[in-house]
Amino acid sequence: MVRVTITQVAAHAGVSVASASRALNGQIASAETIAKVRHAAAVLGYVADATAQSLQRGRTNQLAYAVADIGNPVYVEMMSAIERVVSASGYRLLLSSTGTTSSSVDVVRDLGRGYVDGMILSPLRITDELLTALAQSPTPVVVLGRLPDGARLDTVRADSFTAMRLIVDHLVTEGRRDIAFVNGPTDTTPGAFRRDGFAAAVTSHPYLSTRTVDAQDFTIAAGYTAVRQVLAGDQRPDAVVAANDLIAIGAIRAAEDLGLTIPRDIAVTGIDNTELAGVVRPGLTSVDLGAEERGRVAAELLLARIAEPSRAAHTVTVAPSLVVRGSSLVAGHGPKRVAPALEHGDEATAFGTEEAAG
Amino acid sequence: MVRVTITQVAAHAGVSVASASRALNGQIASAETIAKVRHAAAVLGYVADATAQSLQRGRTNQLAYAVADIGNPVYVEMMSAIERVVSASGYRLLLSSTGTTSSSVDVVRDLGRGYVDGMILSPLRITDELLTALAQSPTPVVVLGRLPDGARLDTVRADSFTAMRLIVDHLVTEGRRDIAFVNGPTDTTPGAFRRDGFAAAVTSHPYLSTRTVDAQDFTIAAGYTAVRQVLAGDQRPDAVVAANDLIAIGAIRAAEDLGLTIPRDIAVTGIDNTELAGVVRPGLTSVDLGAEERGRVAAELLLARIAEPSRAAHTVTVAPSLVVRGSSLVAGHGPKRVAPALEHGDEATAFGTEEAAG
DNA sequence: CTGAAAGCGCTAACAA
DNA sequence: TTGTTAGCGCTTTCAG
Repeated sequence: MVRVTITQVAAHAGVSVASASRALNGQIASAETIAKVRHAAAVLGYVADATAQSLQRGRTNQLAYAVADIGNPVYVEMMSAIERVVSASGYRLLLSSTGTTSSSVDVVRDLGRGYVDGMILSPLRITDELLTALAQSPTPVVVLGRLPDGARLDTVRADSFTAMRLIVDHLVTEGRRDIAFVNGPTDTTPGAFRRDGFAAAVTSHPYLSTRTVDAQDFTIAAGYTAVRQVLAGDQRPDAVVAANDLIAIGAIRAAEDLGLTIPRDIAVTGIDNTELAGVVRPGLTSVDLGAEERGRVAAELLLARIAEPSRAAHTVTVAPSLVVRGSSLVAGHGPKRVAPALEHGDEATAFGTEEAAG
Repeated sequence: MVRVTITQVAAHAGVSVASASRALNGQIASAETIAKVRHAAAVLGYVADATAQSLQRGRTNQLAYAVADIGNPVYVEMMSAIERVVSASGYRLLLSSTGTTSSSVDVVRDLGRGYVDGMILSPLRITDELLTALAQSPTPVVVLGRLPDGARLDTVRADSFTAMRLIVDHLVTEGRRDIAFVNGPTDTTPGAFRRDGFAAAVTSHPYLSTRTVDAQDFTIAAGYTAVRQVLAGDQRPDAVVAANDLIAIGAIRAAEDLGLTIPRDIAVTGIDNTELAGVVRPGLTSVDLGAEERGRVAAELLLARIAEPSRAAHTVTVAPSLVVRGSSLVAGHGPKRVAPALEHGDEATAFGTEEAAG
């Protein structure tokens, strides 16, 4: 299995390399040349070298998805959606983990090496340093998450404010009056926005009693610990609003271990509507932030920017939807979904908002 | 942000491109040259172009992981492990989905394009066509799964026979005597080996009553459907052995919907010991096939082969371990793990077997 | 329509 | 130690 080059194909076909290249790429060439070259290529088992093509054409046909914590089901869901769009467009997908060795900033800086034509970045924290790196990046980057106003970048974001409002309103409707909000770290983008979203949602219900605890991170274990702490207090809340499904599952465990029954003694809600939400018992009421859709849209924005580098920066906000399951109900209604209508995995949903700027 | 090349760095530093290259790559060069070149590179913001380096050096520093169904937690777990090893060795990881557009065979054939230095392949079905493509591949491939004897390829595999034996023995110990085996499609590699493994495991217990159903695929929905069918029969089994955790969760749902209590009326077991197993109630007894370890070992084998292409083909078998949770117990013991000792996520486990051949 | 030649950006001989 | 030169394999002017 020795590497066969276009030079050998050309020689075998009795034409120049230029003709061979043209014939192979569907450029202008006589029928006879095409036939000879095709034949030679087939006989020799020729396949064009991707690296050489990349160098010559100035593009790699590769895109990257950079995320801190692959392993979190939400990011996997996004990645699947991205992969689908990307491979359908003839690109290969590269996975860059930003968690361990390198930070988001490093990853963005490394883009200068030109190993991909574009990147989708899901940063945990958005720092000034990162924004600078993004602004200077020679390769287009689409950011999943909320950027400061004025950042001229393609962005796809969830709507944490609406999400929190949906949850709080629902709990109020179900008669809950004392809500503990278990957030993740507030120095992360999701943590910060869920904190603010919760605060905003609560203002509509001044009679509510609320408190907030920050879990160490967005995991089951951290959720468990945080909720044990909350439930150890004097006054037990009648609802726990968790910042994501993993924390929520930790909350369910903690409540169970204290002999509480969900939802009778305490309601629990999550965010992300991952597969886990449908698997635990009682089913976990959760807000679907449209991970699949966000991934798909991000990939589409990236492809559009590559096709037209000078186009205006777009920001797409994906509308959340509440999926009600047993963990938050008083009596045993079945699961239902609250506005806007959106089935999990549904492909045909409209964008919440799209604004072009810059 | 215009692309700056080594030529410009050399000019700025007042040396030749060769000297610039040597200085940048830690080759032999005078201290003064190094200083000048480093300075020039810093001033101009130079970063070497990855594609040009690849073309020249003849390697891409990229490895690929090809899998049909990313989204299945097991493959995500493997991918994380692979990513860790790969990025620690300075390689980038590419994700090739073989499910939708292209088959495993296409993916392997495409390796001829030279866009990666090696690949880890997790094929759902191993066909002669695939074996041929693998044998002819110019780039090394490590296969996750069981290959026919005589295939001179690096392989990492789980031990389905031991896995099934652990489960069946456990259920027998717990007093179960009528076992329904709910497999996935038997024309897939896992399906075929789990079928054979179950058959073998059962022979040690001739007094057992058993039956087998094949679910449509390895999903919760398919498991649910298959188990509804099983439980509709005249004689209800006292245990369901599912071919993976997803099918097992479908089984739990089906049993619950028929008003059965797990494990009192019926025991349920899974395979893979995914995160889901610890999250459902009752906890799902499951065999850990060492996904994390298999991924890690596969990556290590690949790196070893790239370093030494002519070395003998290795086959590593990872030992399974049974993780007992509530879904299979008669009385309420806590969770426990049966031989060999292996904690979920444990990094420091020995290989079950390693044989070198070829 | 075809071939010769240049060159993508880089590294590695080879001489000097 | 350094610079000159030759490619890596391919695509693309530019003459013919």
